[in-house]
Amino acid sequence: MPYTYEYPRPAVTVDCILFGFDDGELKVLLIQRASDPFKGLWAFPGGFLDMEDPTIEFAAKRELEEETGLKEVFMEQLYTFGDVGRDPRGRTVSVAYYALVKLSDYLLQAGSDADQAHWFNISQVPALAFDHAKILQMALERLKGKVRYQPIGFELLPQKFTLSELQHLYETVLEKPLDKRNFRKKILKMNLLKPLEEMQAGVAHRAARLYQFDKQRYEELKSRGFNFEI
Amino acid sequence: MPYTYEYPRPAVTVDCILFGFDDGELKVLLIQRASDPFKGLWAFPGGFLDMEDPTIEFAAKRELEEETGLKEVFMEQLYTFGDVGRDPRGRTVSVAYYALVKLSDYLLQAGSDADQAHWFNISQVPALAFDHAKILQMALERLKGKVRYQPIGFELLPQKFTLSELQHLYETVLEKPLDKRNFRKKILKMNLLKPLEEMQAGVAHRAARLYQFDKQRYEELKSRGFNFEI
DNA sequence: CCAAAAGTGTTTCCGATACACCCATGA
DNA sequence: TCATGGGTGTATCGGAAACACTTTTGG
Repeated sequence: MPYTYEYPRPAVTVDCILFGFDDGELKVLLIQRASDPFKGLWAFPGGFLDMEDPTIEFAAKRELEEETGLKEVFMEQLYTFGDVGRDPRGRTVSVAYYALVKLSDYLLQAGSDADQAHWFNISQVPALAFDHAKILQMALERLKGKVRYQPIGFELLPQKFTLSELQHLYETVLEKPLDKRNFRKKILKMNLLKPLEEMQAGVAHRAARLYQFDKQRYEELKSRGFNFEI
Repeated sequence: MPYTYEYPRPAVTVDCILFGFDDGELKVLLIQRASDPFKGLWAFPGGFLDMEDPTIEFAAKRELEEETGLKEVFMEQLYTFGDVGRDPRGRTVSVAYYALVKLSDYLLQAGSDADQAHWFNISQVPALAFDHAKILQMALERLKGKVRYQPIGFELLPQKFTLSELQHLYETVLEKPLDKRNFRKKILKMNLLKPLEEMQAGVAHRAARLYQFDKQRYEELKSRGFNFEI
């Protein structure tokens, strides 16, 4: 069932740069390519935009779910790549999205068809297919820029987290150390974190208090002109 | 000469949101559609991505030149729009770019095939075709956000400009008044403006000093870790 | 001489930064 | 009892914001 057009058309694909955070490390999900081109190299989950996808973002989420089983992740459009030669099979325009997931959730997920999917520490990424190295670099820059002005860091942490975990996340993403007292002062003054009664468990030292990000309150404050900033 | 593919493909287009600044007003260039769909409504300059375009940005610049005669403008990718139904003729993915031009330069340009092109004050934009109203809104937000952290405002002014002109530009884009003394202090302390001997001419009051943006110096400072901020 | 915009400093305030010790817990 | 991270307050500094009058020029 071929499709015919008067003028040539590039293929349109989506790519998902999926970030996670665990063990004090920022991670990215990659899938090893089973076939040429770039067989054996690693690439982001992604695929073709289907005519049935109502939006491009829908396509990105669909692909992500197909390849990893993950649903309802934070996702934003990153950039669209379409240089000649980026795909040896033919002209391809790829709309890239980056997504943030709570790795704690992800570990509960199972049974996707992506047996070749692996999380890599951001500092230990293997050789990538296509122009994905460039895309990853751009995604990291975007994350670094965005995390300071929007409360998206919480998407990478479990529902309940300690202030130290939050601080380490910021230190990792921003690639610079932060002062503990100043960080706590600033983040708590925003009134966006609900302190819980519950304490951290299973650690060989004093247990830390757990907090929860209060999204509702954030929306409330934002509509009153509040600006998140770390 | 038809082109055939195994799976259906969306059309890929580019759109250019072209901003100018004159007479204390932010302006956008629109072209009146000569044919359906949306005949008579206004739209951004744009067109199809050609297989001969080495990059998508090249396509955007090519279209802009074809429709307005303008070359060598500041241009950045804005966002990619691809919702079903945004073009009644069929599934279309549009990569939108926004561009900034010195209107003083533009007035020197002539003889494009865009007799239907007009500059509209941003507060007096007519009904737009497709989803272009949404695109314009997004472009304005991006401009507003970007102008504070990157010295792109100068792209909208003539080579030589007064501090008042610069301030009015910022006030217009940011939609808020700025304090004259504080603004001058801040912008001059950056050492990015070369004061010229030349003074403003043809005004019925005290002539203001002209300045020039020192791009070379900006690159220099940026590489040393300097961050532009208004 | 008047209208219109150019040009110019100081004070106040608040948020950013720097900085070090005691506490609680499990091993 | 010790190793490990949790948790806390203050002083200083620098940039942001507020604020008004004199000067220059052409009409």
